[in-house]
Amino acid sequence: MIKITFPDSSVKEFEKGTTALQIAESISPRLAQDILAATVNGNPYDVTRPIEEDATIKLHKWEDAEAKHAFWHSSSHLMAAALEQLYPGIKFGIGPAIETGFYYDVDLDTPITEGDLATIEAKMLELAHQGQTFTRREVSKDEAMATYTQKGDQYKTELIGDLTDGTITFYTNGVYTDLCRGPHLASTLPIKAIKLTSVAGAYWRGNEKNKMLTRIYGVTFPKKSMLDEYLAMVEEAKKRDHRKLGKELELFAFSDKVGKGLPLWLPKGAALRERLENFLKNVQKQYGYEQVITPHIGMKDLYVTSGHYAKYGKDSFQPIHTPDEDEEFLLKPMNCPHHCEIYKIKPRSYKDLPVRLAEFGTVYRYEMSGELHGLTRVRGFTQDDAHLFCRPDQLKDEFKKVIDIVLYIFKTLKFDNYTAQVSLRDPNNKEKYIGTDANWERAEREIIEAAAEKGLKTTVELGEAAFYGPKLDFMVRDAIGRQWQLGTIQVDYNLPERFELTYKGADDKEHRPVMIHRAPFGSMERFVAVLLEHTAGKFPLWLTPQQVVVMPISEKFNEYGEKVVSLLKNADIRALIDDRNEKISRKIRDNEMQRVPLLLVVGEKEQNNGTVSVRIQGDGDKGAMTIEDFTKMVNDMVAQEVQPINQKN
RNA sequence: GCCGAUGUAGCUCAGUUGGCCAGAGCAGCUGAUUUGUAAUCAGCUGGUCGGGGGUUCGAAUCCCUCCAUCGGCUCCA
Repeated sequence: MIKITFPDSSVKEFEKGTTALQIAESISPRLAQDILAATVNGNPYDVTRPIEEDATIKLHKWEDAEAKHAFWHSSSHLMAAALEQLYPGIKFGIGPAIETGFYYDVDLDTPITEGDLATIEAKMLELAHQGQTFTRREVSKDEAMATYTQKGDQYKTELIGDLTDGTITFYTNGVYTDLCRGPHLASTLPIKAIKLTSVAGAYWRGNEKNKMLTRIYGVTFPKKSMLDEYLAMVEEAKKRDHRKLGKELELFAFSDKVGKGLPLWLPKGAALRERLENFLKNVQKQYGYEQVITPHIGMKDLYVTSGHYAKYGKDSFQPIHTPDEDEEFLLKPMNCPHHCEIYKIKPRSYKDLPVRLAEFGTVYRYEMSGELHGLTRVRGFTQDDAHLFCRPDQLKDEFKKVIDIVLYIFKTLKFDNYTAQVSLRDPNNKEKYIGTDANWERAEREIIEAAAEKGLKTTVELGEAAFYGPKLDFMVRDAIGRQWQLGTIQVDYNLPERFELTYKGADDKEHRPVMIHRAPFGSMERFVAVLLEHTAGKFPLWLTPQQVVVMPISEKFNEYGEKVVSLLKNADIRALIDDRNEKISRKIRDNEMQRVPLLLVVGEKEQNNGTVSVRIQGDGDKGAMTIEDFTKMVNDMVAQEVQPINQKN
């Protein structure tokens, strides 16, 4: 007999060799039907695999990530089984479960296109209905290797070759056998709804130099209704895609003639962006930042000095040459070197530090064409950049103040779903980075401490650091779940070295300052994109390009409407009149769709009483109030949205 | 850059297996209407069907090529 401990700490005895499924069965047969995965002693474990010794166990239903993982991983094997039948000779790369769904990378001579997906889905459903069981078999490395060598499968043999010792397992469903760590579902029966979502190319093992395989993405569910729900959700998310909203709301555009990846900010978008910039400038002023302005180009040598040219020269636009002297300039790919030169403009004392130089600096980077994406990945963009030059003893404190600014921005804009990521260097690949070990270790430690002291929950990623220093990034997800980096704070011991930046210490000796690069928004482009998706275009009142539209009932009341608009403008409220010769219901519809937050209806009643009838976007008629009361209401709403930053420290 | 897909009016989209001067709704313009809380009516304008080349008696439709966009991969100072 073996002792099984459950999550509620209760313990039961079972025959040796009992499976998780049998345990579930013993509790209730109904429960057993819902159990898709198990965790035994903290490790994922097949529900049909005998348990041989005392263990703790967790049984997972669909709601648990572990269950979804087993479900989707099994689905990828199911797809592989279907593919093998439909395309004899097909070779398989890897086929994991992902956050939502699964994929499999395959290699075959005839290309699979999206038109083929329905056929594969049908085959998968057919196989799923057969209730193929997943059977696990432990094999030796030699046997595993022999199996795939015989098939002439270079992909699986390569994978096996890389496996270190330990147990190698094969899983078989139907006639399909795959090298796999598991665990899997008991059978394919629970897979009731299947949707293959897309085909894409993917390099074998993620390396650009390798062959490109065909990646087939899919998602499966235990119920048809869940699939429908999921697809509806995806459709809904597409409606808040910033590219769609940006076009509808006339915020930004692209032009083939200007060039791909080079956004054109339209009047409304520019107004929105300007407001965001002013908001941040105002905060930065309170934190002792000084605004600077630097040119859009710089001598190539500037970037050779900074080390950027060696590292990213190939990702910059080709140098610009002057016609006579043949001097070489680069379109500015980052602002830091310019700011270093500003620091050097005069001798600095330890009493002057930190020097905080801020600039909304537009930079240009050559991104490969396939990487461009709306406003989130562009070739020309404006960073809300600043460089803090500080004494080593000030570093941590300055770092924490930057975290305060980032968190203040996120709070004001109600970004609550961000994650914070500490990016450190890859300890196995130190030669990829410049700077000394001692500096790296100190910077990494101070970032981690600062984040912890600010109460941030962070994930740590090795190998994600910039080449000159570790960083703390704030990430958010877009409408369809893709993750983007917004705010970034980076420590840099290296540029001060390369530019030979110094300050005179109290000891009358020259010392090296430390630099912090930081951009709380990341870039204006990306931030506006994410803000658009976050708000579905319903910007907060303080930001929105058009706060109020006054809509006269008929042309007879246009004059009164104009009067209302001018009174509101005097009170610093962004108001326009909609004096088109249209019915009021039409004006309401159009302005609601343009996401104008406050709509004012004015007609005979209002004109006689000196009032306006208020509608709040998406929330209908709020009744009449005097213009003074309305003005106060708007100002109160804005004040509520933008609370002053709380400066401690 | 790589794999796959897409490209028809300012926008959203129809255009059967190649066949009459390429269509609709919205937007725009003109006129009528003077309106009370999510689309008033009528008329008109607008497209070398992404660009170029080819096949054909004939191409939006088939082929080649370039460009842009979309989904991924890779990359992201």
